[in-house]
Amino acid sequence: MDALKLDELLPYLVNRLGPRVEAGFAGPLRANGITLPMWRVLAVLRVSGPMGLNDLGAGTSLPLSTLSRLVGDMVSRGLLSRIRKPDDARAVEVDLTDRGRAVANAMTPLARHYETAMARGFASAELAELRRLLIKLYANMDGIETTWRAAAE
Amino acid sequence: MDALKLDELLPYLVNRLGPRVEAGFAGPLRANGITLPMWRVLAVLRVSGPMGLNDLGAGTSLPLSTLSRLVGDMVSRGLLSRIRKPDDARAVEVDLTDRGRAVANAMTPLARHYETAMARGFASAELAELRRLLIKLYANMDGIETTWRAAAE
DNA sequence: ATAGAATAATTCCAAATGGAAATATTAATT
DNA sequence: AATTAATATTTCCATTTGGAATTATTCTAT
Repeated sequence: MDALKLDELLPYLVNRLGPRVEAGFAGPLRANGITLPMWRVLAVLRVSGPMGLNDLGAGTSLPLSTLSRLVGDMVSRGLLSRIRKPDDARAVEVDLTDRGRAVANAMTPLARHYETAMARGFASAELAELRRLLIKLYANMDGIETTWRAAAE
Repeated sequence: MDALKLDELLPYLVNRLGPRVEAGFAGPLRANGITLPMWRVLAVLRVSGPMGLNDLGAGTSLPLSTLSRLVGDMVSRGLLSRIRKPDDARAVEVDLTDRGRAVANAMTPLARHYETAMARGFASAELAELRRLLIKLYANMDGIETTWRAAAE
């Protein structure tokens, strides 16, 4: 029945960070012609290579309806290619074009800049630990039960 | 020029967590009649007491246009009160109603459930360290330079 | 072989979003 | 005491969003 201090709740601590990071990121990206979800797509593809929409959704944390639209958009901007898989006509393979790769590369210094700025004041051991814990936390959230109900009123 | 491994970038690690947490949270909240931004508002007000929109925006990481609308909505649902400050007619003071507090309280077990689920497999020292680092990281992002530009193409 | 289930992606559309302009009030400056 | 600047909130509106339905294809079981 006690007070549930907010700053101890992991969901709160995690969720308030996202918008703050995005707020800083979105402007510079837009000044360079892309949006934040586009950057996510570019970054994931550059690291992990070509993939279908499901994997891209997992990598970017974007829902499929949003992603399908976004990929179409990026294809028409010349950032991505999207081809039907020869062996499975349901699926597509999305990949960077040369131009997409060039844009992704051009954004790298920005990403590094943010990395550095965010990490300012962290000892390198702290930083390593933070990364490790964030990865573990993410993995940990795979099998969380989502059926729960309480009677308000 | 090197590859910029994604899983080492703090912004990536942080941003992918948000949607995953929200995906799990939104359903149960909706089943109980509120949305996730509403929950944020309720939670912040319960912990920190009545406040104006600016502070509420800082606490919830919601932009003011969204927040103003949302608060109006929640007032008409009977969850919040919103009164002009007597000493400053520009400002308002937003607070929980009894009903708002009751709903917030009813959600507490859900929040705890998530807290526990997310923390599964973490040693309690790890958990404390994670909280500390997340708080530090958040604070660290106050003065990040947002002017940056690169030439793509 | 065929019907039904499962998978991959897309499209639809009602709702949510947030930057920018507008409104209202208070504070600061000349 | 005006005039200008700053602050707090609200409203506007074009864009974005994502759940649900749809389409198309492949897999499974009879």
